[in-house]
Amino acid sequence: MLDLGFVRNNLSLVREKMRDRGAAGILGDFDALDAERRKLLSEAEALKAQKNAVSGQIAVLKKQKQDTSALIAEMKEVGQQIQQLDEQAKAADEKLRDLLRRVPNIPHETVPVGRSSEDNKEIRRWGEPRKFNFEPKAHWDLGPALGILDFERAAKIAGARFAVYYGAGAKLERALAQFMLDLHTREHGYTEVFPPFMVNSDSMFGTGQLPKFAEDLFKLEGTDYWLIPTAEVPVTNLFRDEVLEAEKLPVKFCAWTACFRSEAGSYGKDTRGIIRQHQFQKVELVKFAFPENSYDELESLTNNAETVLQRLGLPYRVMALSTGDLGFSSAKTYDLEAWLPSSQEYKEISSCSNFESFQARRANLRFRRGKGGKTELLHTLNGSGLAIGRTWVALLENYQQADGSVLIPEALRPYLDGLERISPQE
RNA sequence: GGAGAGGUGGCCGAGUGGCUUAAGGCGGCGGUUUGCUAAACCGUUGUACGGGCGAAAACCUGUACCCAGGGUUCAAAUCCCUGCCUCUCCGCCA
Repeated sequence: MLDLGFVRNNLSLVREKMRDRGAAGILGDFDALDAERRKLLSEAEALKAQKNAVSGQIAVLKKQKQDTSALIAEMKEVGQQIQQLDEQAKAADEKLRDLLRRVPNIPHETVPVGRSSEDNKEIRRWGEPRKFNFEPKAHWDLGPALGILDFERAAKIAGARFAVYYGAGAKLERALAQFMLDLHTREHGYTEVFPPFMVNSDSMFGTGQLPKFAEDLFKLEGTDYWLIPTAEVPVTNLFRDEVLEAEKLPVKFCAWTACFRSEAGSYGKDTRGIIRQHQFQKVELVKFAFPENSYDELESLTNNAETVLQRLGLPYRVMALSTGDLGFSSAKTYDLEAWLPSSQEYKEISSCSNFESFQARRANLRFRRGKGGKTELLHTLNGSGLAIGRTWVALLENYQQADGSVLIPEALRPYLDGLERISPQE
């Protein structure tokens, strides 16, 4: 959420930034709403001040055994006026707030201006896509052929966009999670967190999923519980309504969780394989940072995620998302895209964002510099480090051999009891 | 699921309708004293949204905030209703 005062004082700038995002009309009649709200507030507060003063007089007069019936009658009337004004003010305030809650973040000045993912800018590449002397298969062929991946039974017990893993496939999923967690906690200074996979509506609001994107989420019927679409939600909300001491910053968490997404609106997209599932696992990196260096933190967070791909020997590129492709809460985002030989393309495997104070304002995440200093809003950042399902896919496809087996990169072998190759299983 | 006890400022903790603009303490900040530190003493203290005020800061001023949302009243931390959360015991359970 943007700051009300900032929007009021920089309205034309904000409108321009929203145009860049492809959300030109989002601010609607902000000025009129804002003016009305302030007018009603002032009127109501003036009457309340009068009422408070007279109520105090009544208390004094009663003590002196004087007649107060005229004053009480008068205040009764004022009370009714206040009630009316309060209702109108509340309605105006709700309208304005509702508007503000649906306005996305302002893109950072370094974000390439563009309409869509077509306009994303490549920042750098790492690794050479391997040359195959045979036709590389897609993971949805490799996995079932190896006996480690099963779509039919997943559809039976759950439905479309689910998968079941067996044997070395299941173990690979687990090994990847552990490998990533170890890397980030041992070498990158993150603290491991294991949060709930369900959260309440307040948390979903805090990170920006609600109120706008409820249809992308799974909700548990008859409750206020939502399945998390990413660990970003529970972890960023850990410090909701808290004030952190500056010495503790930056706070760096990494969390391995399942993630659940309804994928409404992505019908027909990535329908084969495990690229787009209702349930997948992810190791997420989350930072709470000082405002003045949050962009340095974004660079290092992105590097931390890249290290996973480098250790696994998976070629990738880093893309800066354009204004038109940026997520709702993000001011700047780098996507990491891993090379997939079967489709001869780079595919998103991580998304690293700086939200500046956008989430912090919604979730009331603050810090204090030194003792007795003013509280300030934190900057929040997060990025996948990495999406495990998609890493699983990239490994299978990039390390497949002519005979259908899959080599395991060195870095991962300790997590698979030394396994060097996945061969067809019973 | 049943029974009970609770939720008050950064923290502890008083407060059962009106001199409570929330007592007192701790902590923080500023000061006095002091060779330095500590102690003692004095002062001070939160958030949000308005107005003064057509840059910001500071300042002055108003309103709201005692878990949340409603209600009673001229007046609510205090009375009533609903919900949420925490704790204890019982039941069930991994």
